Amino acid sequence: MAGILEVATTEFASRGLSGARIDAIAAATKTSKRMIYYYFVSKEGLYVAVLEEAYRRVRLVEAGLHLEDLPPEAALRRLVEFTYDHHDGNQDYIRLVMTENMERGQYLAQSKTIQELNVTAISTVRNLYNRGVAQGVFRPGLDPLDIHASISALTFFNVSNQYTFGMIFKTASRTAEALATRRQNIVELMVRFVRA
Amino acid sequence: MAGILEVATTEFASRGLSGARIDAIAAATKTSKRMIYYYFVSKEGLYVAVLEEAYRRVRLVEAGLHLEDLPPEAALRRLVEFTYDHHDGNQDYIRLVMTENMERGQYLAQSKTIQELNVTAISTVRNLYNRGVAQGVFRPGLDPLDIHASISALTFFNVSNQYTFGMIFKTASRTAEALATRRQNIVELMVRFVRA
DNA sequence: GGAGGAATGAACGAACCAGTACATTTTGCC
DNA sequence: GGCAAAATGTACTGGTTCGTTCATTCCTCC
Repeated sequence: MAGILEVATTEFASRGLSGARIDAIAAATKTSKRMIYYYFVSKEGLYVAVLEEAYRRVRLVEAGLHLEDLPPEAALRRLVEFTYDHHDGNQDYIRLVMTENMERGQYLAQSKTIQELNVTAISTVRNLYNRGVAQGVFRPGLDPLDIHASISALTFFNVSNQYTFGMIFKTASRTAEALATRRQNIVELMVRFVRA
Repeated sequence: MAGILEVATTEFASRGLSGARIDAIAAATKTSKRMIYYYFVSKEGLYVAVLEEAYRRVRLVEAGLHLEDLPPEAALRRLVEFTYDHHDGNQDYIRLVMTENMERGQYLAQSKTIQELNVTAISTVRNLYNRGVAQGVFRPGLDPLDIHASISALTFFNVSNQYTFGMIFKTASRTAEALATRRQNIVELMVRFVRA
């Protein structure tokens, strides 16, 4: 059953909800199509399970960061770098989120467990930001949600839109150097935004 | 034939490439399915035509900006605000770009005409940035492509990920006030990034 | 060891959907 | 008016795809 989820994650991430094929998932698993319906009832049921599992994994990894031990600016840098690297290294997750946005979030809305996850992400930013303001290194008056949105936007887009954006320069895009520069610039963008 | 493209744009933007139905497009048009194949050969052919038309429209609107007349920082603000508003007001375009990224850019790659468009977008940024550096108001050493990427990322994500992101705060997201604040913050983010 | 539920295999059904065959009409042009 | 090319209508086809049917095997607990 864990095997089904793994294969289904790849398939849904690769082809989206309507593009994914249950037969293709069944063929790539040790079990059969019959089993998929036995455990997950429908294609949509399997999709929701995949989505939930993907979000759960993200939370797990996020929990491993210990930003409280770092001074505010270093913590912010660390958070942005971490988010950048995570998205870059988990393109299936990015594509699942893209898929769900194409579906207008209707399946995420059905899932109660997922909605808490984003809330913890924002409290991480809030703690960090409040500490910075208290120490006088960050300017006050900003909304942590907005900071979170900017970090997400910059790091997410970098992966999600790589194909259409990469058309600008066919070559030299997505090389190790280009990505490292991009990463540094995103960090700089965020630091300069909050700095007092 | 223009009618077909218009209807097809809505359908592909709404449901993606594999989710879109030729029969649905035909039903919403004054013409028939027979005509769609007569003019566009295949579902993919129609999709490429829709994509090309969408990109063409963006270029047309972009050309209407006259940033040369403004001082660099004001021009940057104007460009960011414009991009923000444009994306916000053309969600079909955003969803088509999302769709094409889910398709890994394979259809965009086939189209010669489209690839030039992004290049002009970047030269707009380059001119603006170079002027700012020359006048000493922008710091040197930045890559215009990177600035363009950041503007795109922040404004694109704001629309593309509205559903999954909106889950954080079910209410009060996407209100006129929230969006205006977000817009202002994105401008501020970019200005602070390039400022000397 | 046996009873009852969980798990599984193989084949099938019915709807759906991209694309076509064939025949017909309309248009532009001399 | 007549001819060729462009445009169109109707009905169909062949393959795909989600989901099911029916029967069988495995596991667990008493």
